[in-house]
Amino acid sequence: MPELPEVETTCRGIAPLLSGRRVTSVHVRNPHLRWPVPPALARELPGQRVSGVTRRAKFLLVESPVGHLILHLGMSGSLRVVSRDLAPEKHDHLDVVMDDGHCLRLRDPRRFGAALWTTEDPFEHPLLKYLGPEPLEDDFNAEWLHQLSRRRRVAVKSFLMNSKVVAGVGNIYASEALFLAGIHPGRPAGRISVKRYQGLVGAVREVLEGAIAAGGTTLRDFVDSSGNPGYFSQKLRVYGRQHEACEHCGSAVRSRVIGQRATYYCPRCQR
DNA sequence: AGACAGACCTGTGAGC
DNA sequence: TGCTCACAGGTCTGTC
Repeated sequence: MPELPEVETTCRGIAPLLSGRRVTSVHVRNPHLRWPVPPALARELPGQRVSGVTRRAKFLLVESPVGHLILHLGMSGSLRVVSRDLAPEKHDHLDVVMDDGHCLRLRDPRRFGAALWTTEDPFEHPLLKYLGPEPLEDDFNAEWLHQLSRRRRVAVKSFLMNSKVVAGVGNIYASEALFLAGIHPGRPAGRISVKRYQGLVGAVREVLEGAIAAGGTTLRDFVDSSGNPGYFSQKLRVYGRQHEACEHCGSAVRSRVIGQRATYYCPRCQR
């Protein structure tokens, strides 16, 4: 379930529980994630003290003095901090055990996620190096989108989901932001004005910040081993609501496949 | 260069 | 109850 807001929520949830802790061991039960979990992770991370946890796009970076653990939750991943003695379940592939008796546990049924290890600058890693701006930072703006989209005929929704354009806008929030901005998801990216891109930038921020705020409400349950990792009561306006009435005009929300992904929009409000 | 389709893998729910 | 099928929140890779 992880889109950017959930990854951010996860980051905020685990960061205070990991920071300052020393890693005592790493257990890889199943190394067959999107890429093989490198053996160096279990060799080199133990003994190190975690200096922080940060997010870039949908990647989480667990920082240590000698290297960075790069985590991605894929389509079905989740992270929890639990007692090291809690028995792992079927899809619990990785434990990072800490010196306070807890461990960071990665669960990922579909195994589209990743756990990698780098001793270089993590932002130079091929997975991070070519990412576009963070959607909540200032360098994500209308001028950037407008300039980058000229002469491009790809649907604006696909454009928005391209990680080189902006990092971490996933399928749900692409639909939601385009609805808020009143832009039809199939419109060619190169045929949208700066002014409309200004609206889109604001809409992307609004939906992401709203979802992060909603996610924050479950943070207190984060270490609860029975608790869900925190995906919540976020109200979606069009996603998953085909045939329902648009909240603005009452028209039936439509769904259509764009760029191989389910897309939801109001045919009247979005042009 | 840009735009697509295909790939990875498992779980879930609908329909029969 | 159990089978088959379509579909699912991501993103890299290969091909045209």
